[in-house]
Amino acid sequence: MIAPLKRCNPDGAANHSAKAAIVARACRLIEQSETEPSLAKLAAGAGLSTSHFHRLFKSVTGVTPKNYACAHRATRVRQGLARGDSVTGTIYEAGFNSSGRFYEQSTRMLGMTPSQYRSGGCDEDIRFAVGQSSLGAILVASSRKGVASISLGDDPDVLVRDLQDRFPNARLIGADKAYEELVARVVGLVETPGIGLGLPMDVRGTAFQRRVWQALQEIPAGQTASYADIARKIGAPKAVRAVAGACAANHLAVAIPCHRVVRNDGTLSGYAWGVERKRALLEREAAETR
DNA sequence: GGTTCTCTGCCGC
DNA sequence: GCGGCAGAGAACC
Repeated sequence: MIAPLKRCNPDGAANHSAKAAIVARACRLIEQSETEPSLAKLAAGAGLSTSHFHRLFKSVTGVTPKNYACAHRATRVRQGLARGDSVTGTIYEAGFNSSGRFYEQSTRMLGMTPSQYRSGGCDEDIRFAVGQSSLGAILVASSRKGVASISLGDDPDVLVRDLQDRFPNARLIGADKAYEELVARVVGLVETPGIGLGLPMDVRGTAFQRRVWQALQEIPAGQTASYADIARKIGAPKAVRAVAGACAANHLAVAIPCHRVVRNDGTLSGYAWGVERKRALLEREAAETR
């Protein structure tokens, strides 16, 4: 079921931009502070109560102030490490007050240890293989933590090049017999999407992207949802564009079923691996569940 | 393990 | 639209 869109009136628009300005100010405050400002401090800066400010912030950005601050801190860590700064220096620069706390979170935040990240993931092994499915070439790649990438395309070489671009300094290990079996399993998922992957996944994204991807996995095969439906489901009804962005950032074709997200009017909208593949997957799922 | 903070739901103005 | 309170849970020390 799709709720009718609310019509904007000029007052509403002005009101909305005033809210956006308050939240934007709070975002700048978070970004410019040495240490993470408390919710009370942010609310006071906005001239609102903590509870109301919290709700307002989440309605505009789609994430809580705490989440926003965490994401910003993670960005600072990535930038620091990418510049080649020392791990310890970067930790304190980014506002972590103890290295223990940082290491506790770093693997989740970076997908690897800080020193591995600093060297461009060069200590990371990525196993991969290319197979053929009814939708064309399919590339599956895994880190030690699980399946990290599933992509579809016409040309296997292009898929491999894209993988290299995504993991520029990792060791890419191809053509391994045991791994081919895993690829066969993913091909099976493409042919019969309803069965589910049933394999550990190494999902790398921001907190917000993960929430969106989790919501996508909860759409049953044979059904579709709109971007607005997903935004509502994750508790951020206004973050429709951000949801679309998160869908586009998905690297796990079919396993994270972003193909089940369509426009409000039911038309298909875009698909990173080609709209025709999206159409084929949806038709397949509809037939499966009939 | 206790304390503080965040987050959400609910209610009243 | 907003404030405030309560309670659960996470984060911190």
